[in-house]
Amino acid sequence: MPSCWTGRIPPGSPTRSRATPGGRRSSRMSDPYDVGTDERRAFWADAVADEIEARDPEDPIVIKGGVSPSGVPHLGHFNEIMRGYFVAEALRERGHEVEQVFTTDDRDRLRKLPRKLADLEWNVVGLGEVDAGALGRNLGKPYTDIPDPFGCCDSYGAHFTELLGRSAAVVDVPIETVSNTELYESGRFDDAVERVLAGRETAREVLSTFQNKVDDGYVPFFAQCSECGHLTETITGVDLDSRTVEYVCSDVEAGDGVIEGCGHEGTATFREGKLPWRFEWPAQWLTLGIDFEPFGKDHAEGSWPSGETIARDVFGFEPPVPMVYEWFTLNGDALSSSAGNLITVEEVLELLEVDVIRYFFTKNPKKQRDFDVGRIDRLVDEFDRFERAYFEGETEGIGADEAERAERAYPMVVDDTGTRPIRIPYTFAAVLGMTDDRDLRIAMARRSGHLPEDAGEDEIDAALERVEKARAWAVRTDNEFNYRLAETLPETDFDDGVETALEDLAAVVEAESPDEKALQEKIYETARNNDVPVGEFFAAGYRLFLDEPEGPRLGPFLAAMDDAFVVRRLRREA
RNA sequence: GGGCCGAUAGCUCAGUCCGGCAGAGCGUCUGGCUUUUAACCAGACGGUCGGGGGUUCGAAUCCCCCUCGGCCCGCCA
Repeated sequence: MPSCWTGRIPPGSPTRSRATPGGRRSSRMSDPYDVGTDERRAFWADAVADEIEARDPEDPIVIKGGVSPSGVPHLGHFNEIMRGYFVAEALRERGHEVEQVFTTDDRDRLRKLPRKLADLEWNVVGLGEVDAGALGRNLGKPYTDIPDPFGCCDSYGAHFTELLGRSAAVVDVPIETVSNTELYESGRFDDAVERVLAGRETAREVLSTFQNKVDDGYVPFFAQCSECGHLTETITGVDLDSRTVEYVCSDVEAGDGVIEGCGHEGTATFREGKLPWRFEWPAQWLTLGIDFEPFGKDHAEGSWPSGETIARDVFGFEPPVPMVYEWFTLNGDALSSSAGNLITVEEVLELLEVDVIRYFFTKNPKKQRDFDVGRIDRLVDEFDRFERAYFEGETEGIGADEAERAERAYPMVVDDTGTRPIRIPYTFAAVLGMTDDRDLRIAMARRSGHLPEDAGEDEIDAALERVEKARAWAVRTDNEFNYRLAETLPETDFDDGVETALEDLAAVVEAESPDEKALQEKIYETARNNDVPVGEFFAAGYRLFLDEPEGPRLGPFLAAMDDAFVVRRLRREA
């Protein structure tokens, strides 16, 4: 006969206790914050790799991350990709074969409408710009059963999974994406589901020590209604032999509201539904053979302790090595898709080189950090120092620890450590962004000593890539580096003294073509000779060339430009 | 209310697991330079290591209490 469950707790089982995180923690339970701290390591990923190696896992070692494809992927999701990546690389360096997989939890149900969406070109749009009604009618269904609001992918889930995949691709991290829906539909999850349902009394008992509202009727499976497509929690029977469950499609509480069920009574296979998250997570570990998984601090106190226990006591396997990472903030506030405080990977890449983004995630995962767009220059400076620490080792201003960390982490950050790239300081690159003239940029960079005379064309191109980023940053934040060479003659209103001085200066440039230092001197000299206050004369120069009251050091700036143009502009001819 | 993580120079952060001189970069100030304005060089200034107590010859580091920020302890993921 079909296995029928009863709500009776077997004698001798632990009494149900209030679900406090620390309450059940026994010697078997691990502290995901405390991973990999047995030996001092300069780079955290090596400490984690030590712990994984200590388990003596079989190759390939499998590292997992995962996320629900519910909305616009943003920089925060990179933790899931990059933290695992550095551990993978540390293990590869030690000769292991490592696979990095990324589960997309696309069988989760859509519970509320996202406020923002993004098309495949990363254009972020509001809900009003798509067919919100169509989405609203699909609340309660798995993401993979909801049409793509942009009409370009197979489903809502597929759309945002595609964006996640593209995010990983742009930072050049090789990741295999695994669809949860696919795991169910293909039958790969069948055994895991069967183990949960066969041991559902144990499952219930274990879960109840972590969650309060697990009652005797609880069955750890959601069936998808064959009539309306919603996932329902009301399971009325389980048949292990035929691998099916009986269900009633009932109402589901979701956030503030209730998603109504259609009342249909039916039968679903193990492939037509899903496990609740607390069981699904360990099921993924088991099915995919996961050895290591980093996760956000939100999972540290709830999901992890239950997942770890469920792995051992329900499934009977040893859970992966865990690691908690702290969240970071964006411009001082929590990242939030719904509140609109987000920055997409695409946007970040307009401002930063890929290497710098990757570097950002080499920092200690246990510290909360702010990604401050206004101070990106500081992050890039830090990266340049990190690079210097790799190439120069322990040296003046760079300590042994810092050098060791760079020695380990830098090769995992960049493509190629063979040649040291030319790096123009970020704020100076922003200044170079004042002109689109490549030759002028090169001339200015050379004269400032940031571009060696013997640099090859490829090296120069690589170095100048930063100019576009820094320019975009200066424009986006409209900061003090947001200069722009005035293409046409600005409107001016100079007095006679200034006009005479400008003419004198034009004559000097025309006759002597002074270098930057000489020109700087000449500017002062010319102002003095004409009894023009120095500040006023500089202001005239900035007005003429930038149409701004202030600007960069004028001598080097003008010296770098074409003399004929400088003369014409000083004479206000063009 | 209970638990977990964090707090170190004005700013950004190393150092905390394993107790042993309080560190770096940036910023500021001074000079290099008859020179307001990117960069560069030299030097100086800068500290109640969030606060209090304890252990110790010795505490940023270990223990206890407290403050602040974040997270978890409903559902969901």
